[in-house]
Amino acid sequence: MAANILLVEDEPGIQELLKFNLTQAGHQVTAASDAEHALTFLKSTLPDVILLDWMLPGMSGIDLCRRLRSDERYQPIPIIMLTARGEERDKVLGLDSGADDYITKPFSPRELVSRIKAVLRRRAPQMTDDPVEINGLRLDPASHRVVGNGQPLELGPTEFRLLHFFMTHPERVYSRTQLLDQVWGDDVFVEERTVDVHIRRLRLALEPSRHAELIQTVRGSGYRFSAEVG
Amino acid sequence: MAANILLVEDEPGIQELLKFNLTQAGHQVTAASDAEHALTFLKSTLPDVILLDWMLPGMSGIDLCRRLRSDERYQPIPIIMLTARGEERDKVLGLDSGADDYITKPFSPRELVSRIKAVLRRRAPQMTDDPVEINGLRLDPASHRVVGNGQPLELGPTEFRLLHFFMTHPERVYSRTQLLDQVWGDDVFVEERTVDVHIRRLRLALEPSRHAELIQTVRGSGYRFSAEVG
DNA sequence: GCGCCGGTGTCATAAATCAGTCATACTGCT
DNA sequence: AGCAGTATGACTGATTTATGACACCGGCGC
Repeated sequence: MAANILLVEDEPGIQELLKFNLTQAGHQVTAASDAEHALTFLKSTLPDVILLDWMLPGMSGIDLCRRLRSDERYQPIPIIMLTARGEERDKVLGLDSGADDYITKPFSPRELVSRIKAVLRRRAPQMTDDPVEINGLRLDPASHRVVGNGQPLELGPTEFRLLHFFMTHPERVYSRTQLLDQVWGDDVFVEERTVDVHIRRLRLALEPSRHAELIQTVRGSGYRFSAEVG
Repeated sequence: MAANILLVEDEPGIQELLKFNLTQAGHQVTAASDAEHALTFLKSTLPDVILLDWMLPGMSGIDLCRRLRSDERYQPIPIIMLTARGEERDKVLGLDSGADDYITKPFSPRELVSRIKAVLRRRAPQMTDDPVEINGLRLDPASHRVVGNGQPLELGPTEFRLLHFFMTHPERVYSRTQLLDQVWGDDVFVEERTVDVHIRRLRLALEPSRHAELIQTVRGSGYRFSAEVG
């Protein structure tokens, strides 16, 4: 699960407490005390989740949230808003800032951690280590194993990540560029055609259990992982 | 199992009783009558488990628990809260304060001992001295012996701990860093590649009984202990 | 004190595996 | 047929892991 989390919270005590709890839950936490620091940090690093306090000195959490949502680069990052009791939940929701979830103080660390997991599962399923199974093809991130109809399949690191991404995002076409971003990482500079090669390697690896056809070519668009025919 | 236990309990009678029972069960017990004494003790020694009475003079058990949880040094130590009957409502609070378990007075010594064992197992399964056996490979922490298909195997201290960790955490990949943290300890600064060497030594040690293949390399990720093929 | 010894960590090197690129063959579509 | 997009096989440098050797350390007996 181990996610990189940006925590934006001005109150030192709460900041420490949350940082501690999240670290204990296996996450990597960076804390910022206001919107400015948060933005500065975001220029250099993209976290997996952002925890945003509603009340912040200077630019409020809501404003920051809106601003992040309007920037394509930050758009895919899940945001969880931290709100204090008394700030009517409905009101907060009504202001719809584009956050993925809201959580009201006081909350238990346990709840926060599970909300983070939930949000990750929704936005970036390949980050969780839940096993995935489709059509008899099973991939388990924890043990780093792939099994097709009971038969163990061998695949290299990149093919493993590629398959994991596909299995957590089935029935949808991804362009080569999107796959490079998602599976290789945004910062990598690689030929688009390289994707073809790894798709081929993945198909070869899945062939022994007849699962190669789950990887489908969509001419002119990219590739798709699908249990459907065609 | 022999764990070092810090018991924080203000009532002398109960303190004595618990101390006696736990000592009887083979544990090393240190008693503190309040949070201050507990903290003083903790500055010099880190126990394996902390038993914390909910009601304490001065700083309450819950506060102490929170405080301990906010200190990185004490973070990994399991805490069991002792609560009186009728404080049921506070049970949730106790858990949210970061305690690992709670137990309601009055309780039997037997129950307490088994909860301690359970908590240790959860936090650090390799700390208990229950024998582990997988695929004819048997490791007994109590006697510090490893036997493969009836044949005694010789392994050094580090290899023993490594194998113990693996056998208590099978079917899961661990990175070199994780293994260093878990088997060597967080405070050790050792080259990551050192893990490779010990993996090799462990494999050599397991070879005589053909158990070397239980230690599997997952390229790009780390190592895995598994009874499965591949 | 001295040398032996098992245990550890580090390194250099070999071996294994992988990633990315390219040239070329193939495919479907107009 | 011609074109654009894809598949495939081969190649090479790079990365990752395995292995053997070695130096260091603390304990121990002499």
